[in-house]
Amino acid sequence: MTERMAALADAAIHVVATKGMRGLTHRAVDAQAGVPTGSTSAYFRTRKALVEGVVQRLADLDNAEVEEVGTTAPLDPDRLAEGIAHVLDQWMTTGRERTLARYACLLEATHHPELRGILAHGERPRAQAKAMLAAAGAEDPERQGRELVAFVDGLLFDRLVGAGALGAPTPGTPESRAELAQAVRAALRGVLGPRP
Amino acid sequence: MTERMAALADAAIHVVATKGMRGLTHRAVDAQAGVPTGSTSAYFRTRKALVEGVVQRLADLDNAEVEEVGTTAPLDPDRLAEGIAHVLDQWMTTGRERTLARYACLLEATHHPELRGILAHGERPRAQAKAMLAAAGAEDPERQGRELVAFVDGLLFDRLVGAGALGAPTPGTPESRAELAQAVRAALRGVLGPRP
DNA sequence: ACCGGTACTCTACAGCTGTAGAAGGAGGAC
DNA sequence: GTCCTCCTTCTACAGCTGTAGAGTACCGGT
Repeated sequence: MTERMAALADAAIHVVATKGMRGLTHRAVDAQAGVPTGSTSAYFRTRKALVEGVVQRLADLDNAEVEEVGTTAPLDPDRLAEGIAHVLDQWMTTGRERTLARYACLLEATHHPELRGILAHGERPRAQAKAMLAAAGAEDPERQGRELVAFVDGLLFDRLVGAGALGAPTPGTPESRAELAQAVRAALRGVLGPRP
Repeated sequence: MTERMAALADAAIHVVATKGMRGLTHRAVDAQAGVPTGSTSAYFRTRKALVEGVVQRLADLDNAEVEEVGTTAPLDPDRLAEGIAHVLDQWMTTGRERTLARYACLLEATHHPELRGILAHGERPRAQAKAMLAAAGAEDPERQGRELVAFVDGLLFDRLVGAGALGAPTPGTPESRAELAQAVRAALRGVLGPRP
């Protein structure tokens, strides 16, 4: 993906996050990116291509992020929860648009199977979760990893969408991170099962 | 809401579930409902009204369902998990379209605050969860209720979207319900905390 | 200077979408 | 019967969207 395409895809992600999939049109992306009308249409000839571009870009951004993080493996559940909570908090603040766009794309993939391959949703986090749980001595890391990812995903979604946010501290603050960490600890506790 | 509007709204829900918010147009609903072109446009004059109609209908259907269920309160966590798993399984099979439409609307509500009031997402389940946890002697039912709903919601979303479904049994089968129940037990365990 | 190619921009146009209002028609009051 | 009212259907039309192709500017090679 060329630099220009990436820029357009980024603008498209912003459009999806702020106006929804319905607002995702070639011209809207042009406007958002501040490029002359027709540019997006030239790089992503069809709308399908545009959507795929968005999905691809989301995947690329995620991959870049994962590589950046590396494979530090703190096995202490409490520290682990802190770490996950930190990431969640980022996804709710700085990365809010990306997260919203991702959820929109996931829903879209429901009726456009070809997107699923590109998105490969949650494969990376799921693998990470599995590895962590295996390291922590879980008996069925595969299943438990699925559960953990689902729980954490739900936490994120509910907050983002404003539902679970009522009564919860505003994201980005230390209180928010602390509260998130508490919830993540609960998820871990549940997934790991009654322990010795 | 008149019977005719309800029928149109139901058709609209089907459209949203199968073609996404983007496919929700007056004419598409007409076609789906098998009524002459222009009918939907007459009952929901603007697109905004149409979307609100969908959201309202979703809320109504939920309310009807809740009333039907009543307030049987089985306090045993295992039975509770079974019950929740059963409902989840229904939402993934019979009620799949409604569930998908609901998620689409939740995402939509992100940039259309007026929808939030109608949808009042999760208020009812959250209240139920809170009551159950309180009955089970939880120390902070409010927060724990939020957590439980988020976890369960995540479980549902991940499965629906096909991500967490890889490696999971196909919905509708007893195995699926059993596996769901196991996950829900994990969620309950995590939320309830280390117990005596 | 010329030329070929590449990257970008502009424009046209068919079809779809949102919205309004006119036309039709069933039924009830009188 | 006549009239009025409400429900339903039909039609028009402006604006938007997807898509294609022609036009233009830039750049490296010769």
